[in-house]
Amino acid sequence: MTEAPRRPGKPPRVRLVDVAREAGLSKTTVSAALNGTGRLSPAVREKAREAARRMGYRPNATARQLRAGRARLIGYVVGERAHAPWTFLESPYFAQLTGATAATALRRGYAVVLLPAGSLQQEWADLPLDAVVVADPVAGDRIVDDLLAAGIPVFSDRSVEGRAGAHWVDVDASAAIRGALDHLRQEGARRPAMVLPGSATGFHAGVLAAYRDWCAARALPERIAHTATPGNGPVIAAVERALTGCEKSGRPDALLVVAEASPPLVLEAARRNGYEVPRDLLLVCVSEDMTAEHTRPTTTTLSLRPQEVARVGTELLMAVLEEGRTETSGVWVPSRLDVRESSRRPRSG
Amino acid sequence: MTEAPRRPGKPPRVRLVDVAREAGLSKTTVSAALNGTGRLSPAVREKAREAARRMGYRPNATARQLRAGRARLIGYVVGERAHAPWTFLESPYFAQLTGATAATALRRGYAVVLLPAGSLQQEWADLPLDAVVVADPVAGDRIVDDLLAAGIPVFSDRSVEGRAGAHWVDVDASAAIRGALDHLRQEGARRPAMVLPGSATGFHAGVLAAYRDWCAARALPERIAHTATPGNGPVIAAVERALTGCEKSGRPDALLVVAEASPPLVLEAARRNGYEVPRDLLLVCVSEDMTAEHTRPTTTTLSLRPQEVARVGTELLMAVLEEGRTETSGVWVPSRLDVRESSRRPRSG
DNA sequence: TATTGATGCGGGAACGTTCCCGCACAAGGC
DNA sequence: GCCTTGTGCGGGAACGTTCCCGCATCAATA
Repeated sequence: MTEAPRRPGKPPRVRLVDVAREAGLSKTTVSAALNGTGRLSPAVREKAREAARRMGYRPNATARQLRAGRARLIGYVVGERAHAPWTFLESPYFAQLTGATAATALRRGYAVVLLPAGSLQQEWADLPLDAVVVADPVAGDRIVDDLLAAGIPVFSDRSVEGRAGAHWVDVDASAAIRGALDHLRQEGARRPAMVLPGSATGFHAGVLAAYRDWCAARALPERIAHTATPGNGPVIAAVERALTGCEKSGRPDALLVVAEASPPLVLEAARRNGYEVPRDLLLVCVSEDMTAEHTRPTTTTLSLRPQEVARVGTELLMAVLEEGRTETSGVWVPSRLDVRESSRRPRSG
Repeated sequence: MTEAPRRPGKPPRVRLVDVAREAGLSKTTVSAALNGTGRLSPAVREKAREAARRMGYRPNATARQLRAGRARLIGYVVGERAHAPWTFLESPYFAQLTGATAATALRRGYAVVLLPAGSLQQEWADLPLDAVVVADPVAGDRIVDDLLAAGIPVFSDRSVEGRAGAHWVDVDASAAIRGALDHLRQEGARRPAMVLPGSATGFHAGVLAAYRDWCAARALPERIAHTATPGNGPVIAAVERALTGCEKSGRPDALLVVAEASPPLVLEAARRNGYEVPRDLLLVCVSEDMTAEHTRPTTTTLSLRPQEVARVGTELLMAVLEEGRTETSGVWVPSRLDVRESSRRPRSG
């Protein structure tokens, strides 16, 4: 007689031994039968499978993980915007990065768990994480060091300074900006302005340096407007400052918006300030926002390739996990300029 | 002498017994010391903690889960758009729903794992899921039944027809639409048009019925444009159809866009077709898009409250999990109309 | 008929933790 | 000085798998 369950509402889950007893076999045999391993006669194998099917057996994932020594679970943290946690998904860049990371990992049998920005030990200590992806880590964030100290491999979409166990994928900020500026110049721009976040990430530092070098090499005036905080409001304000600021060096004839903003809002701001795009102003937005294809005129964007970054990065991470290597490694992913109407100077006056 | 590890690259993780041996105690005592349980002298407790700290001990989460009988892990699937998996995060509604779900769950000690739309058994079978949240399930999707058959509690942000083990939170579509239409009428609208997805979700069916009833009760003409697929392009096209279609019943003087689209693009489409908002057309968008606050004029939105839905729903789910009850339960969350300039008729001509 | 080898299946340890006990010892009551 | 009560700690089972073995059985060979 088996013991009757105390709580009628909780049917006790069927285990491997239950199936074994039902089929008149041992748990070893049933395990081998279900996993397709071991040396078993076809008849016994089928008998075990039949019993498992009939009883609705589902293996306990936790027990498997314990035996296997790993959980095939990857943490995912966004380092930026720690002051406003969980808003990152509303940015197209992070939305695509997150989705592509989860999709790629899952294809290789790993699941992705969402972790809050600036999370304490407490938050992930109880999770059996095989690795953690830190998206856009801010310089000097504790979490990267905490994770590495705990022996958990860290992976990032930004170049992480050579710490053992930290791997990364990144886009070449300098090359990307130079490409965009060259395109604008080729279309006739002589006074390209720029809108840039005030944050001190490595990426934005690279963008700033590339812009200055590019202007200096061509003896062109610099015009930079910084945004205090992320979000459409501050970025639009910075766009207006860039377009209407001091007139001494002449009005800008091109604008490169590196901060993430909605392309139609940027276009509207330009119009409001007396610019007709692309006649008076060539516009390029660093953005993954799909609305860029639907504005009038359509908006040229510089894509940082979040999906590609996530795909390449996750594959690299999987390789590191499977092979168990520990030395730091990194990969560069090229950015992509999608030229549309907003940055093409009309040929006829 | 302890065995030397074969692979020099893999330092074997320190276990509870290692700490116990080091401290000259038993694993039972160390476990109690670290967890703050049991009857221990302060001296022994501190000795165990010191040893654990010194050796960098971190408990094995998987072993704990096995002992505890649950993993504190919640799956998260988006049922809609199964044809284009992982794009859901780019929608502000789902981005906010996802973020708020993860944040609320984590506050209660549960982690959220991202699962693909239309996922097979294979994808989640190897995960020790305590429950699964299915966002916006399409009618007749296999996954809900599969999960329930596997004994995994299911939670949804849409009313799930009374299946045992399925819980839900939803917004009242009829009340929301009536509220928006009443507001438009109060501002002077007499011929409100509507843009609606062609999809057959329960929510959209409710919206359609509410609109027809409302128009019929006031003897006002109906004008509905359906969008074939989600995305800004099709929705904008539907907006143009709604505004320029057959002229027999007169041009619409108000527009309620229920399909998710970028508010600035909708405004631009209205302008392109000769409407000045709000003078010629009162506009309300069902949207969570933050850009609505930054358009000129600012855009009135009807919010479906994804963050509130996620918060209430996850709390409900936690309660169900902790108490172990199994009967279906549901909660309604009120929507919210954020009235801005686009739907306020200018007082003076 | 004995010896080998292959085949088919099961016993039991291990993964790392928590928790139910039981045992030793000290202190208190009569 | 004996029985009771309480305190402090440890032994060992259990959670549900997988996997390393070993033990039968049977065919093939010497």
